[in-house]
Amino acid sequence: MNIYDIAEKCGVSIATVSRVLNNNPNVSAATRARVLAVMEEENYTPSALARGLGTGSMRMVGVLCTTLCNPYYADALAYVEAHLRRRGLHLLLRCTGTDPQENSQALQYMLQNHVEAILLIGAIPPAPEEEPALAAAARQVPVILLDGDLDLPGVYCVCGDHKGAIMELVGQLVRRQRRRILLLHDAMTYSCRQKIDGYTDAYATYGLAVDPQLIVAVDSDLDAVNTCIKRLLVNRVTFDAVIGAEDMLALGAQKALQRTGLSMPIIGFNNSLPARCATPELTSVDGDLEALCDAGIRILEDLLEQRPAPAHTRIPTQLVERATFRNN
Amino acid sequence: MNIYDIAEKCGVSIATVSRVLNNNPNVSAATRARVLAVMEEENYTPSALARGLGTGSMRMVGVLCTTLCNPYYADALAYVEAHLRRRGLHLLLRCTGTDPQENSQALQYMLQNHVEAILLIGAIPPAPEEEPALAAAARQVPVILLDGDLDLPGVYCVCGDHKGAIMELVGQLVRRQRRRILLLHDAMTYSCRQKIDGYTDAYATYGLAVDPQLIVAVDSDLDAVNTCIKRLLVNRVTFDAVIGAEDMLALGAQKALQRTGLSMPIIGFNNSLPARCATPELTSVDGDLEALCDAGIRILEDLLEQRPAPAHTRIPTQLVERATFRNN
DNA sequence: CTCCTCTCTGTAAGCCCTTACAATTTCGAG
DNA sequence: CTCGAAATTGTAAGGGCTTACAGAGAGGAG
Repeated sequence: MNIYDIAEKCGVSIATVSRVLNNNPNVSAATRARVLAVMEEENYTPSALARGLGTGSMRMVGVLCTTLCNPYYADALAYVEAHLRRRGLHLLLRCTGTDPQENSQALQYMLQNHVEAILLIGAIPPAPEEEPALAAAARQVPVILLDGDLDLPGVYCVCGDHKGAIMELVGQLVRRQRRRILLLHDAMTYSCRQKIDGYTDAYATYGLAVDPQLIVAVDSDLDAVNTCIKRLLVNRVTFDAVIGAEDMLALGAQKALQRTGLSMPIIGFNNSLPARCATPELTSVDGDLEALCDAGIRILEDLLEQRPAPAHTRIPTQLVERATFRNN
Repeated sequence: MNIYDIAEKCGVSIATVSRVLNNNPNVSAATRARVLAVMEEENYTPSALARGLGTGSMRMVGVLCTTLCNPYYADALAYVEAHLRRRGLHLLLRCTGTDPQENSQALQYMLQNHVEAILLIGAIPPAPEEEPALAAAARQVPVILLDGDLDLPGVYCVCGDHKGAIMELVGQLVRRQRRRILLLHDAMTYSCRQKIDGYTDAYATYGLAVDPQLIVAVDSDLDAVNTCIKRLLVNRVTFDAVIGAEDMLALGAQKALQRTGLSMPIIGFNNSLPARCATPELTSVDGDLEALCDAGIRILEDLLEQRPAPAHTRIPTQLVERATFRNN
């Protein structure tokens, strides 16, 4: 059932049917009604492909997400999706994980599908291999990076100020005489890399030496963290505070330390639901996901309307102090 | 830059270029190399639209997700996405929330885009308004419903045995002399409806009357649950155990009860991360998300290959007993 | 009654590929 | 050297829609 069939059944030309389809006013009310009736009756579904080919636009946005298993990103996707939907834009989704090749492929795929723009949620740290692909994509459509930062023309970045947050945090802990702060991270996203930078910078600021044993990569999994903490303790690696680059890491540490009877300040990132569910409740740095997404969406809108947009937007973070902050 | 340009630059016909594009063996090695070189050089991106129009297939699956804010569904989406990607299928995403009209629109949209199949994650309870749309969609492409159950020809359902789980659970509690079990639910998904059914059926089985005051709809939000529990206590509604249709509901109850000093068995559903983060750790019914998704994917594969598939699949659940189960 | 304008409709040329079929070239066997 | 099969390439007809442009009909002004 295509536009020709409908046209024939109505005794009009395909142009008229097309006009009805597109709410073009140059159709008499009578004709429009007749065409609509036939469409209804025949259960006609116009092909978005053919329309896209004709107009050159699929009204679609490509979203590349690092991983949906991180609820922070899942929430970002949900937020973005809701906005796009209201805006009449559709969403082509692809998760990329940590494989840079996968990333380039995904970009390629999005371009092949005539997306209006590409949104990256939580990028891998700028892997040199994929920058060309990203730059190439940016030359064709607006590219927006949420929770990452990159210096590429045409790539618009929105990122929480994780580095500032962790510097401030380390400062507070140092002032409370914490000198050996354990930093757990999962070595995946750009923002994670930024946290490590902030940590080392802060140590430098206070004239302290960073003990590399205190910067530990571990999976965001309670058991993995537990094992990791135990190993540290067995190896006599001492620490007097813990920062988790993700709440889940901090929570894992909290559990592990509870078992050993140790108590110290524990701080996570993202202010996720589990942080509030823990007992004692976990202190966490809130990245203001909504502000982050809103900024990204705003940029998207601006670029789609050919308006200028800032290449780098920094979203302030906020420390949500809860019970685990004052631990001794 | 289209296939004609490439053909011209290579001094071959578009058919040859197309053959190269499709890895058709009927191209001499020399020609293939030349064409590939030009493509590379020109940074040529074939239009997936035009290819789709030509072949009648976009190699795309439509996924309608009730909400991504429920991490359970986000995980399901992640799992499904990974599989589809490996399989070379692309993913058109749309969240539908609770609005049935939105649901029909989304189905319509998927069909317009020539998806190979439609996957619904966590359906609204069978709203009469949307059944026709679903049935119509099912007539055109395979429709698979994850975490829901429906009796419509062409709709293949995979659902956890939530009803059985809650019946068993209520049974255990009743045997431990719990007669007033509070059931918190968020009144959204099919599986939630099923839990309510299981609850009332179990009560009937044990010859107990259900107190409607004990079946409470509340948002999956810690504060909302807290308010809700407090209101119940103020109104002297007594209960001696709590089941949350989602972990978050159970956790909210746990927090609220901890503040009042009350202690009783608390059980959630989904065995999510927050359940393990809580102290004491929350007992939860594990829906075996992986098995659920695997079954759905299996059915998808079968239907795409024209093989028969079961219309209804029931995934067994498992109670993961943790500290909150034995509370008194 | 004529002419012009405005409204409505139709024609046909894209959009960018795929693919059946025809045509050409190549090669080895006889 | 000739011929047929095999390998390679080209031609052209879709696929389902949009849209610029042309054409027809209706209605009003003069």
